[in-house]
Amino acid sequence: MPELPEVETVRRGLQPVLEGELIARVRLNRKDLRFPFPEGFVERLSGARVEKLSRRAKYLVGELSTGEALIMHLGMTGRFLIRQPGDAAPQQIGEYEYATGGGDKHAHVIIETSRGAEVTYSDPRRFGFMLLCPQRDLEAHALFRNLGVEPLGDALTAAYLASRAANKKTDLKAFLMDQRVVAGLGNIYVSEALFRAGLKPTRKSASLALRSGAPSAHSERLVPEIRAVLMAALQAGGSTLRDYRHADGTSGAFQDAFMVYGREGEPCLRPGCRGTVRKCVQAGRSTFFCPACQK
DNA sequence: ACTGTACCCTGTAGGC
DNA sequence: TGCCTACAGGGTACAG
Repeated sequence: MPELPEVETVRRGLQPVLEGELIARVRLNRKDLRFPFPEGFVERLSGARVEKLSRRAKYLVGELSTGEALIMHLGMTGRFLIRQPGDAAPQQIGEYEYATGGGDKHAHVIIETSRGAEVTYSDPRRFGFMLLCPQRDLEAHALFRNLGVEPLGDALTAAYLASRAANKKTDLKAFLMDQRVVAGLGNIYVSEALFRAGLKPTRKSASLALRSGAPSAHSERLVPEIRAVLMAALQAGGSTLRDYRHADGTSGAFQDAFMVYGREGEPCLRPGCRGTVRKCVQAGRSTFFCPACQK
């Protein structure tokens, strides 16, 4: 699931457990996820202090006292569980809960801190991964160097979108999904942001480009809606599909606020609109929109 | 250089 | 109940 709000929610859940703490032990239950674990992964983590846990796009980055950075990506189904000393069962802080019964056969990485907290990474589909990279090389890393702007940062402006949209032949959906343009949006929040902005996902992204030297009205409309939907989702603790739970046992709640995502055939929720939410497939992914509100 | 498709992997939902 | 198919929030490799 994890788009920016969910990854950030996970980061906030992990931060108090990992930040400033020593990694005492690491266990791997397999040798790869999407990619093989780095050479000497366990040894390079063991004994390191996690100085800082940050997020860039949909990546979590642990800055280690060894000078290396631990890069983590949740893929589609990655989640973290935390067990504090004395806890009977681990508490989930993010992502899918496939009904795995008692034992979690997808618990691929277990990190134990010197205080005895246990952080487990579980990921049924194994599209997630963990890599190590020297901190000073992070920005130049293949995964990071082409990333676009953070949507909640100052760099996302109507003028920026307009300039990136110029001469593009893709449609709006693909344009906003492209991590090289805006880093952190995914399938759900692109649908939601375009709905809020009243823009049809199949519209050409070039319609955002500069008009007589100024960003188009569409571009001006889109930027605040992208921010608003992400902020609202963060506020709600992210979205939950299936039985997602936070460390404190509460759920992310933003899925209840979806205006279009997953609502094919249901009435449009914009007051006064009599439209019906439609689904189409773009670039192999489902897109939801209201044909009446989105032009 | 760009754009669309196939694919990585497992689990679930829904039709029959 | 089982079997089958389609689909799932990610990103990448490749063909055109």
